[in-house]
Amino acid sequence: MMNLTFKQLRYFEALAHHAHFGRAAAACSISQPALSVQIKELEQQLNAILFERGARQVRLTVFGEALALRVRDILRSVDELEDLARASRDRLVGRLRIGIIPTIAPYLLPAIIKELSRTHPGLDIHVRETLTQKLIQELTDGRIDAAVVALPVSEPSLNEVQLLSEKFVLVRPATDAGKPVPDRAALQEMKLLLLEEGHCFRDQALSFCNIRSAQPREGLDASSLTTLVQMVGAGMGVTLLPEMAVEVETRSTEVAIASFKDPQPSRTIGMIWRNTNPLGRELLRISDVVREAINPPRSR
Amino acid sequence: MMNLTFKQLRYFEALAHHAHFGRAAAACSISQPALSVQIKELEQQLNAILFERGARQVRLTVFGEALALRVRDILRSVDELEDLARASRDRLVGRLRIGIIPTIAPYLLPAIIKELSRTHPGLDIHVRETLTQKLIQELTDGRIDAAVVALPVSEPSLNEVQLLSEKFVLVRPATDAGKPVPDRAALQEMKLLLLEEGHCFRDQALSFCNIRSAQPREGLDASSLTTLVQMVGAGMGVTLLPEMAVEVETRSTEVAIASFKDPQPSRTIGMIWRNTNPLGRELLRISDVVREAINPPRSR
DNA sequence: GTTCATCATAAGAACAGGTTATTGCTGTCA
DNA sequence: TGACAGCAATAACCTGTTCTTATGATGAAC
Repeated sequence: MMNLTFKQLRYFEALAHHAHFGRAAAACSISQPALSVQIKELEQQLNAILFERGARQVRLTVFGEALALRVRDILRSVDELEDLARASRDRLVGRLRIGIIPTIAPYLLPAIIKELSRTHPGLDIHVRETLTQKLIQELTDGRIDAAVVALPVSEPSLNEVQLLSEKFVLVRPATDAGKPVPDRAALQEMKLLLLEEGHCFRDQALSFCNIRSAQPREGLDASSLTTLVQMVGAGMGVTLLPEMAVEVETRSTEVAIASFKDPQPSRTIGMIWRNTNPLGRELLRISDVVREAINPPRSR
Repeated sequence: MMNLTFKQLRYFEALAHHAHFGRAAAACSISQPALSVQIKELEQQLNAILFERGARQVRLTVFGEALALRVRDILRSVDELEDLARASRDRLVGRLRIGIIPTIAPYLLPAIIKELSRTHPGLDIHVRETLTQKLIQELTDGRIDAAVVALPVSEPSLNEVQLLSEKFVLVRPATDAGKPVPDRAALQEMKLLLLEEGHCFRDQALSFCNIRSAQPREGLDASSLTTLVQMVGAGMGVTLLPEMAVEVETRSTEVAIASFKDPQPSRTIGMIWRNTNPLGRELLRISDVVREAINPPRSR
């Protein structure tokens, strides 16, 4: 036994409307016998007579009338599917779940969200802030759509685009302001305060100092850059800070900022997403918006 | 360009549910390639990607999710169509529009409706009371489904079944109670009060008296049997009354009832409907119910 | 590197659904 | 009343869709 078909319902609707096989068939752009057969088929499927064929007129039966009401709704719903597809084809709509690491989030997120809301109104933006490794896991699991992290990630299943590069600066107690800037070797001798395990920024800082991450260190790891700066201000040591964080984190704390001499430490921030994600093009545009948001226009 | 298909939506729903082409295909009892092709087809129709094909998992896109919700509703609505058909297959449901002539309605309608309500609960009964000719017109126009009239109607497009036969009795002023019952010839000499033009009962009475309807008569026609009896009670003449009306109409009026000698006048009441009406079987059952309602069981 | 899992593609087979031609019925009109 | 006209059902045939099985491609796991 075959199943109901949209065609049958559309033909049925036409016949209910025209009450005439020939005209209904014409309205459906098919021949009259084709319509007859399909209506008959539909009646057999439903095991009910839908039309009363009089000598000179075709009339809906009581059941046919009841059916016509529902069929109309169904067909309209189907039409709406196509409308829905057409509407969401052009612009990205619906939900965008974006992940971002903690050493970026506080400084870039406001600008990103502001700009995305402007360029993609109606987009439902969800933000997840956690460590790179977790973000990658959530990305591959499909729990988020994209993430802003430090590159490179080097996951073959993930697409990555660069957003910006930024230097790291040295943060030391305000009393050290005048002293010469240490080089990488000198830095190894100083008390370097770092984020706890898992933050990529920790690894980048260690890497700059030529210190292997596995090397045991005393338990002075902080859980945020804010804490790090506070610790420096308290004279507990020195630390590195990405440039974007400087303004926010040193605003109310007495510390001294110094740029390194070449080779300057730095990190590259980028956006990543599953390369299987069919919204790739949209995400690329999203990344452009984000880049625009965080790289202030040159005119200023 | 082809149109959307129910199959595609069902396949889509299955794949959205299983998130696995092979298992979804099995659930649909088709091969995996068939499912792949249909999903691809659906995506082309909607010009949107519905699933993100990862290496090890299939996942709905944002749009796919939005679609899945609507598709589910649509498919459930379609399933309900079949339920609806199945439910209305057995018993007559919905609306029954029944016509009945004025010389029957007051006497039989209460019993008919009572019995129909008992045997066909949930049936929405509409009643139309008017002359036979109008009923026939409305029947062929599809404005009513069946009618209770005096037979024969002799419309080839209408089905008719008998319900009962009943005699006509003579109604004359109470003062005439003892007088001999006139025969047809004597009746012609009396002042015979009749219903107005159009009532079949008028024609039947005239026919009994061998008077041609076209014959001019003074303007004493009444519009209801009640009025006729009142006129007889007032001494304006005599009239005929179908048996079923006797009890109701003479209850509070001083008139004398007399049966005719053979050949007694009578009429046959029947039910008629379009013979193209697919509910013919149901209507036959309805007629049985009606017959049962108006012919009191023999046991009493 | 090999194997496994999984989806896409290809080619042939089966079938649904279309067409035109024809039949059959009914009501209309001369 | 008999020929005709209108209309739906049926028949015969044809075509395009949509299955099936077989095979290819690709990424993940061992």
